[in-house]
Order: sequence, then structure tokens, then C-alpha cells
Amino acid sequence: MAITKEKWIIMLRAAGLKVTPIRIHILELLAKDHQLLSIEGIHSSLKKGTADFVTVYRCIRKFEEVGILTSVALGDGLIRYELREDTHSKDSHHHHHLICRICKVVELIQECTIKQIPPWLKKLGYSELDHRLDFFGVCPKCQRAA
Amino acid sequence: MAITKEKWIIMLRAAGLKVTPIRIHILELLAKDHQLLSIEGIHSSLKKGTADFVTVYRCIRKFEEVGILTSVALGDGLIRYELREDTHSKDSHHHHHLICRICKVVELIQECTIKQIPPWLKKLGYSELDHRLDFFGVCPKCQRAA
DNA sequence: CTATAAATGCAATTTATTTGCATTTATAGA
DNA sequence: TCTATAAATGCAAATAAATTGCATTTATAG
Repeated sequence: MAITKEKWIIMLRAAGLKVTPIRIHILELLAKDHQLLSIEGIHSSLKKGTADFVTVYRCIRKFEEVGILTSVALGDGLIRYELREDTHSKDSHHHHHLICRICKVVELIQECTIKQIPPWLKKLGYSELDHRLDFFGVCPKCQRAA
Repeated sequence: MAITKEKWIIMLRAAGLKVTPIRIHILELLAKDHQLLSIEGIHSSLKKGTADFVTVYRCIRKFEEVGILTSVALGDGLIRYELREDTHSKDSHHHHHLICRICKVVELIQECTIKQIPPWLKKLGYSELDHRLDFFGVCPKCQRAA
């Protein structure tokens, strides 16, 4: 645990942000099983009274600004957040998702089919390239329920 | 124009929805350049007074429910919508995006590197499979501005 | 043409997000 | 270790976003 905590501290410092208990908690929460969480989900998962709703909003906004987090929409009107893992570096936990359109369950997919930046993409002159690949479908459980 | 309008009518009917002028307008709007639009963007792009805000909300929700639309988060807290194109059928306008993290400009990418459903994905038993692949980066313009 | 279920607009409500400000906390430098 | 200061936090209040109820209109099956 302490070893990963160290990681968050380095990450926050690198982003020019102060290291606070709340921020560490939020990052630990998101790192756990690479969860996708909404603001509401983050707030309620923190131990009761740990952080004000406003503070969660502000932390998330800041994290997203500096690129620690990315956001996803799963089609229920909520924005969810997850830790951003560098897609084109070897030692990251970069992964994809398989998401059930009905129940929103998320399965992690470790295999990445896009190992390198495609040449046609390089030509466009964008920097700090990254990608996100998600599969959507209806999970076996929801198929049976239908 | 009439020829594409026909397409929306078929699409709405297939989804069990009534065909109304507002719905056609919204679909035409989203089809134009395969735009990504927020609720606010959709409402303001419709000719003034064409539709109430509430109606836009209700249409979008319905469209998403029946799978006509999908939603995307670009990291500014807004949810944007686009027409859903079947990824694994030949005659769709399926495409990917290259999105600037700073200014949110969206470039369409016609090439799809994921031509078929990967075998390991098939094994998981999900139906109605689909995928979404987006690249993120900083566009040349924003690089110069930085 | 008519009946009916769905869609729409408007007003009002509820929920989500942001802002202002006083207080606390992290951290760079003495 | 202590201190100054800039950032982070909590609370109250304000603003904005999304939903609901209901009366009215509209699309469509028969």
C-alpha cells in the first residue's frame, strides 16, 4: 500500500498539486480494480464525512485538467472517471473496457490491439497522443433477462 | 436531402418512435459532418424556437435508449452525442475520432483498424457488439499557443 | 375520418454544479 | 524545526442542468 501511495505523491507533485489525504484517497479509490466512478460514486465511496461534495468536484476537475483522469460517458447521463494510463508507454496499466449497454457492468480488457501509433496519425502533428478503445454490448446476464 | 430523410423515418419507425419534425431536425443536425453535440449545442443549433429545451432532453434520452445515439465525454464536463453507426457492418459510416484535449476540436478518422470482432471478445458471450475508438492529443494549433 | 397513444410546451420542481469566503493545511525557505 | 504563503477545504448560498406534471397538440393505426 505504502508503495503505491508513493506513486500518487509523485504523480501529484509532478502535476504541481499539493498532496492531501483526500486526494490520496480519491486516487486509491480509482486505482482499486481500475474502477469507473461518477462524482456521486466517488463521494459516497469515500469513508463517510471524509470529504465534502464540493471538494470532490474540485479535485476531479483539477485531476482532469492536469491529465491524471479521463472521463467516459456510458449512456446513462452520468460522466464517469478513471485514472489515465499512458497508452503508448510500456509500464502502464493501459487497458480497454467491455461495457454492458444495459447494466453498465465493466470488464477490463488487458490486451491492446493498438500497440503503436499508426503512421497516418503521426502525420497529423498531434502531440501527447493517447487512445481509448471501448467495446459495448449486452452481457449474457442481461440477454437472459430480456 | 429527401433521400436521407427517408433514412431517419425508417430508423425512427424501426425503433418504435413516432416521426416528428423535431426528431428529424435533430437527426439531420447530428448527421451533418458527423458532429458531436451537447444538449445545449443541439438546442441552440436548431432554428430558434423550433424546439423546447425539455423536448430536446426527452428526444435525446429516447434516442439513446433505443440505440440511435451514443454519448461521449471529452473532458470538459459536458456529455456530447453522436449518431451510432454499427461498427461491424459494411454499409455504415463508422469512424473514429481524433480529439484535441485542449480545444476539443474533433477530426474524423475514416480508417478503422478493428475490422472484425476479436475472437477473445466473441468468447465472452456479449451480443450486439460494437466498439468505439478515439485518439486524444494536442492539436498543432494548441501546441503553438502553449 | 376518428380514436388513441405518444410527443410537445410551459411552469414548477428537483438535482447537479459552481462560487465566495473564512479557515485550515501543505510546503518552500529561513 | 519554525514561519510565511499559496493552495486546499468546508460550509452556505447561488446558479445551472435535468426532470416532472399536466394540458394540449400531433402522428398513426384502423
